Amino acid sequence: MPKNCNFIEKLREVGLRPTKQRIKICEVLYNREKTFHFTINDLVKMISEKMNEKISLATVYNTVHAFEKKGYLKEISIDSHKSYFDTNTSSHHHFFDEDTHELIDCDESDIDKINIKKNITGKKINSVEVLVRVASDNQTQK
Amino acid sequence: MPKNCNFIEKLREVGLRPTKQRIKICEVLYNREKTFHFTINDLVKMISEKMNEKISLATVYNTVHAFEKKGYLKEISIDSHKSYFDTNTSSHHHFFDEDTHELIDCDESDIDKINIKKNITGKKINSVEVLVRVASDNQTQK
DNA sequence: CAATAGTTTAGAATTATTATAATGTAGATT
DNA sequence: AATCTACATTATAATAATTCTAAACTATTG
Repeated sequence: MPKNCNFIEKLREVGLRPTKQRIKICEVLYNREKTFHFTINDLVKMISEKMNEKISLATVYNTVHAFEKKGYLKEISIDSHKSYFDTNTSSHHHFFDEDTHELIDCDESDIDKINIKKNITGKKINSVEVLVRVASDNQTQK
Repeated sequence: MPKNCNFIEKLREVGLRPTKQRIKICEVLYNREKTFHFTINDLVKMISEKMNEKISLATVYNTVHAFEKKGYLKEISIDSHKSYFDTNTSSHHHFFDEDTHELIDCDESDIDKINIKKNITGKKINSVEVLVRVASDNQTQK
């Protein structure tokens, strides 16, 4: 049974045309046990290595952004130089390893619910996210 | 009394040569009541507009990064496209207005101390920061 | 005040991302 | 099933932010 059918369905549901490329990207991103983090660069590499397909860089950007807009992906800001994406779209916090530049999810139990006492008039809170930067214990970090 | 003397001292203290350009940038950044947030672009504009000086873009980058390394500035990651810096170098949280792209500091009292229950072996926590994204109440936000 | 080590500069190079415009294709319509 | 049309994909060009380079400059040390 082709797993792709799920993706075709899914894409249709949110109003994205199930094209060859989008399905291929879905496979790379979602045909796995755990959610994970990636950059566009990572994704391009995965596609060209794991699968024997070449998808134009522009399409990868378009598709990733389309997915993000529709809630299939979440963008994480850590580093001003790169965009990280997360296939775990639920609201959650992160550890960022400054040595390896690796992102690690926090479980809900890792950090208590955050209570924001201030509110900005006319504005609603879209998200509240914590970033915990960690680094090797025996290293001089900035 | 030339305020610059303070900056010359300060720069010397952390081992940065007090050059004309660094002092000028200090003036723009620290000769003010409140701390503030800026991008490199903002800073370049300020220098060329407010003061009548032209400092090479490369120097502005170098200087800002030198200041950051020495703890005169703090980098804030929000947006993957731009680097924001903060002259408030203490550990604190932020609101980010997604409409105006404006950063707003949180006071300590705005958010309770965050308790991290997880720890990653061999790694120490460098910082714990919260980003609260807000947007206009009556607007469709991504 | 000369030596030198660090700094500034303009411009080129690099990197990440977005725009463009021609070609291709999914899905509806016939 | 052929045709149509709107949306997608593609290669490439363009843009934006940042870093590199190598020559000229300057603050400190002796």
